[in-house]
Amino acid sequence: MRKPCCDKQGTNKGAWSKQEDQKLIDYIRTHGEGCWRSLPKAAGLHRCGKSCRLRWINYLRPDLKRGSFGQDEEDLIIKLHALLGNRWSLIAGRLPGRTDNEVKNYWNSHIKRKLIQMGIDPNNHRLSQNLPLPHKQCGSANIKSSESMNDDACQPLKSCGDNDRVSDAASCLEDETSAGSPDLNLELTIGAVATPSPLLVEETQQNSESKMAREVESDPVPTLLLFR
DNA sequence: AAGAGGATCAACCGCAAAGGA
DNA sequence: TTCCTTTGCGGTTGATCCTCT
Repeated sequence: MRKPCCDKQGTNKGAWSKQEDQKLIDYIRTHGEGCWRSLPKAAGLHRCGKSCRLRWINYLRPDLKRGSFGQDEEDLIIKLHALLGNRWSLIAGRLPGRTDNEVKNYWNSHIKRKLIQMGIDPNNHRLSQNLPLPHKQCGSANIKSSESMNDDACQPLKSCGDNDRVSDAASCLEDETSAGSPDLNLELTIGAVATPSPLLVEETQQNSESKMAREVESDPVPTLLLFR
């Protein structure tokens, strides 16, 4: 029953002008991030706080990398997506200078299509039955039925239960690998982590999610076997 | 050269979590 | 404990750009 935050009269929508960008940059440089609700008024912007936050995070932040994704970044996204599903903010958190929106767009426009062309279901990272198999080595066993291509199967490892919990997804992965159905070699083994990057130290929830993310990033070989 | 269709990306919307009163 | 406000996230949309015919 909550009102939309942006339904106020006189609130701008759509593309940002250079003046608006500059106002937002100037304000955040002076006052720092935070309190997005009151920021627009304080900065003299006719935008809702939500819009300001999004603009800053996705476009104006000085530490953004921008430009096209590298092969190592792409591989990392695929690995992390296999682990985390569509949790773009978590995935983006492992890619310095990248935003969740950027990662999400790149996944939907590039990686997804690439995987499909390779005969891999991008939703669950399994080989698709109704697509040509790219390599014999991948088609060993346990190709899911055509049901897996339904829209319902829109999360990785969904059949294992609550897909909104990373730990569950992780346990699913363990279950699957231990069950001996390595459709896709993601090199996601559970093992001792040598030296996790400071970047990866989560302030909260030291659960399997961050544990496995460290695993992924500490992987000395950035490329999936799949893409070798 | 121009139009159609596809691809890309910035931005919006709705929901849920987090945190404070 | 409950309610309310704020923030953050993921899905989706729409405008613009690009490529093909």
